[in-house]
Amino acid sequence: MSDSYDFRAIEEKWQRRWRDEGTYEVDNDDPRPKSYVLCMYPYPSGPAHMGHVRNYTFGDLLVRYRTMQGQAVLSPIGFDSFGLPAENAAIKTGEHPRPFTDAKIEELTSSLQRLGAVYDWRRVVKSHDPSYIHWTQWIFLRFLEAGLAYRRNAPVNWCPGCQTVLANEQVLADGTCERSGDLVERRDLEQWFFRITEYAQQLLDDLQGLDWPERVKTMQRNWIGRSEGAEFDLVLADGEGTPRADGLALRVFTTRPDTSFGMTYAVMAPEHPLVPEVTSDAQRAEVEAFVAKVRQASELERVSSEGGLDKRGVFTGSTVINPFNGKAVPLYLADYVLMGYGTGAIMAVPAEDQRDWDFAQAYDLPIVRTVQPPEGWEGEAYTGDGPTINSEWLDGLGKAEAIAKAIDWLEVEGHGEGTVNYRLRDWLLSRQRFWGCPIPIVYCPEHGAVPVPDDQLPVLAPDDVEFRPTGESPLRFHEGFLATTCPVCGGPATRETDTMDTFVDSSWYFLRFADPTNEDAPFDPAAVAEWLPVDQYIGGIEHAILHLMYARFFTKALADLGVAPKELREPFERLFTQGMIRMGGTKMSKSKGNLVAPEPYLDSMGADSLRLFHLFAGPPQDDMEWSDTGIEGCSRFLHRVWRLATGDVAGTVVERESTAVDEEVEASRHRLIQRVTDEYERWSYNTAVAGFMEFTNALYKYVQSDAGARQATVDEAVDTLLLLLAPMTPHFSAELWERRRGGEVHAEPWPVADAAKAVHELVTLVVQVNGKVRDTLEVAPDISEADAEAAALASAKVQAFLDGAEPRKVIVRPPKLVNLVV
RNA sequence: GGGCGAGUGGCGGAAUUUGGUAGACGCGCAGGAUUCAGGUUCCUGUGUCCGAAAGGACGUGGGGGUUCAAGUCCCCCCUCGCCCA
Repeated sequence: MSDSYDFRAIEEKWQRRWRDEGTYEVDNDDPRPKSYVLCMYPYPSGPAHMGHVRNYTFGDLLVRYRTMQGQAVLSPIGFDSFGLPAENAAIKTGEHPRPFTDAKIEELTSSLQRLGAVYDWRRVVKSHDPSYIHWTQWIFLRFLEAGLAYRRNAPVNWCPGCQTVLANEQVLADGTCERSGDLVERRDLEQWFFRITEYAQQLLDDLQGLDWPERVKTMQRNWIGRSEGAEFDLVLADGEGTPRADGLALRVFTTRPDTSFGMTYAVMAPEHPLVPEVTSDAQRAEVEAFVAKVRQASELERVSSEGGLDKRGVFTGSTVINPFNGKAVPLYLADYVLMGYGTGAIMAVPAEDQRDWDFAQAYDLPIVRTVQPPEGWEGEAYTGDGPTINSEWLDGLGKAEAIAKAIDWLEVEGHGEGTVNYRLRDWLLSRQRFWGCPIPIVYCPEHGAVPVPDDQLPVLAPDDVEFRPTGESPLRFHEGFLATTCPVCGGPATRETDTMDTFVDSSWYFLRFADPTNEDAPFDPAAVAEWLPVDQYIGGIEHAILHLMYARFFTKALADLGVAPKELREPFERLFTQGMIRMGGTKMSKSKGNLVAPEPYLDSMGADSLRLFHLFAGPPQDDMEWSDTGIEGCSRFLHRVWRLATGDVAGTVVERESTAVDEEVEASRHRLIQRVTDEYERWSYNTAVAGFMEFTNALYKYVQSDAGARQATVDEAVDTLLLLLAPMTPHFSAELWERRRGGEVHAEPWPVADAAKAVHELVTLVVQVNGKVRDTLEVAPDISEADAEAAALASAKVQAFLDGAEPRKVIVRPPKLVNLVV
C-alpha cells in the first residue's frame, strides 16, 4: 500500500520550494513570450477571507496555466496599504497605523501563500512604503506642471461635532456622522483636483478596443455621460420682463435646443455665482433661507426624485428673455440643478422633461408642448421623437433636424453654440486624513502654493503623532511637520496637511510592478513597454467605475507626459470581473462582519480541495451564495485521483497489447485535453472540473473491469489528468508528478490533443416521431443522410409509433438526429 | 422611471459555436458490499406524476407566438439582483 494523500505535508513542501527557489520570479529580459496576469492589489485587512480565496485562485490558475504554455508570466502582488480602516484603528488605540498595517500585510501574505498562490515576491509594492510615496508625489508634481492638477474651492462633508471633514463613506444614509451622530454639513475648502475631464473623450473612445465585459464598458460610458446639445445666453430681466441695464445674461446648457419655444421658466443652481445679482429685494430673505438649506443636503438627496418638489425651489424675483421668441419667463432656483453639471443653469421645458413637469406642477407654471406626442399618449412629459409644434420656424421637423436647425440659428444669431457636455467631473483628490500619501505642497505667505522640489521628496508623515478621538488628522497639529521653509524664498512656510485619495496610489501600481525598485524614476519606460498593457486583469465588479477609470486616466496622462511609453494608451487589455461571495444575501465583507475564514478548510481538507471547490461551485463571473456543501466532494475527488495515481485501486493492471477498449480510453483522454483546454480559455472552470470527474470515474471503471486495464493506457491517462489539473490543484499535481515522473509538473508543456485520435467510434443518433424521442441508435459519425433515415425507419420502436403510416416529412441531421413527421 | 443581467430537480449548477436526447458533474438522499460498530472506501438508484414492471404523460418563473423541433428565437407579464436617475 502506498502512503495516503497527506495534503498538509505536501502543501508545505511545495509552497516552501516555490518561494525559496523563486520559481515564479521572471526577469524583464526573459526570452519567452511575455504575459502579465494581475489581480487587483488588496487592501490589507488581515488574513484572507473567502472572497480573496476565490479571486486569487482564479489569478493563480491563470499564472500556472500560461506558464505551462511556455510563457514568461509576470505575476506580481502588492498592497493598497493606505486607507481609513487603519486610521480608524489608530484613533481607537492611539497606535501609529504603520505597525498595524505591516502586521495585516504579514497576515494576508501568509494566507495567500497557504493558498498556494505564486508571485514574484521581489516585486512587492506597498502604497505606504516611502519609496512608493516618493514616486506617487513625483507624479503629482508632474501633473501639476502639466496643468492636470489644480486647486480650487469645493464643498466637503463637515462634522460640526468632530470638527473635521468626513469621507463620503463616513456619512450615514440619513446624513449624520457615523462617529458622533451629528448632522453633517457641506462646507467649502480649498482642495486639489486632477483634470480627468480633459481626457473624457479619449476615455470614452478607447473603451471600444478593450476586451472587457460589456456591462463594465457600459457603466463607464454612462459615468462619462457624454451628451451633445447647446449652450446659449438668456438675457436677465426684472420681475416685469424689462431687460437689465447692464445686459447681464445667464448661460444655460440643454440637450434639447429643439424644444426651446416650450421654455416656460428657467432654473439656476442655488450655488450659482449670479444668485445674489438676480435676487430681488422682495425675494431676498426667502432665497437666502433656501440656499442655506440646500447647502446641508447631500448631492444624492438633491438629484433624487423621491418626495414632492414643492419645497425644493424658490423664485428669484427676476425673469429671463427666451431668445427664440423674445418672451420673458420667471427665473427660479432649484436644488435639482447642480453647479457642477453643464453651466449650472437650465431652461425648463416641462412638456418634454419629467422633472421640469413635476416642478411646473408644484409651482403652478405653464406647460407648452413643442413635440407632438403619439396618438393616445397619456403620460406627462413626452421625451420621444415626434413632429415639432408651437415652435414657429421649427414646426414639423423631427427631433434630430430640429436640434440641428436650432443650433444653427443660435450660432448665426450669436446667442450661443452647439456643445458637448460630460457628466464626468474632475477628480477631487484631497483627503483630510493622516494615513495617506502626503500632497507635496508648501504654502508660503509670499508665493502661495509652492510645489516641494523633486530633490526633497518624499514628504513623509512624522511618526510621533497623536490621534484625536474626533478623527482629525494629526498632521494639522504637528508643528514639526507643519513648519517648513518656502522653496522659492526660503521664508517660513507651512506644509499642506491633506493627503491623497487612495485611488491615486492604485492608479499606477501596475506600472511600478514592471520596474519596482527603480530609485531614479517611478519606472523605466522600457521596462513598462516589456510588460504592459496587463494581459489579464482580475478583480471585483465594485471597481468597474472609479478605480478602472482613474487607472486609465493615469496611464494616458503618464504616456502623454513621456513618463510611460507614449504608445501605452490603455493599462488593461482584458478584464475579468469575478462575482462576489454573498452571505445571507449581502456581500461578504469585514464591515458587515460576515466573513468566512478559509483556515478551517485549509486545516481539514487542504488548499487544493478548497481551490477546486471554488472553481467547481459555479461560473466565475456569477455571484455565489456561500455554502460549503460540496467541498467534501472535491476533497473526495482528489483522494480518488491520488489512489489511482499511486496504484492503490483494487483492480487488474497488466502489460499487454492495446485492444479496442484501451483505444476508447485513449480517445477519451484526447477529448479531455481538447475539452479542458477550451474550457480554461473560456473561464468555464466548473465544467472543466466536471470533465475531470467524469474521466476519473471512467478510469475507475476501466481499472476495475474484469478484462483488466493496460498499464501504459492507465499511466498515460493519469499523467494527462495530473497535467491538466496542475493549474487548479498545484501542490497535488506537483507531488504526484514528482513521485511518478520526477521533476516539476508546472515546467512540463501543456498537453496537446491528437484530433484524429479524439474521434468517437460511434455516436448516438436520436430518432424522433413528431418531435418526440422514440429511440436512440449508435451509428458511425460519418453516416450519410440516406443511411441515417434508413436506420431510423428500421427501428422497431419507431415503427410502433408510426403505426403503419408513411412519414409526411423527414428531417435528417446526420449523425445526430432524424425526425419523422406524420 | 431607464439600462443591463438572471429565473432550470431537495441544493450548487450543465446543456460550447449556429434551435436538435433537458437535468452533465457534484452535494444531499435511498439501497447494497466491506466493517464488531461508526467513519472511510466501492457499487447501484435518484425531475414530477401514473404503473409491480415494461412503458407512458408532464416538465426549464407565467402567458402567447415562430418552427418538423424552443431552456435557447420573437412579443407581453411577474419576481430578484446590479448600475444609472
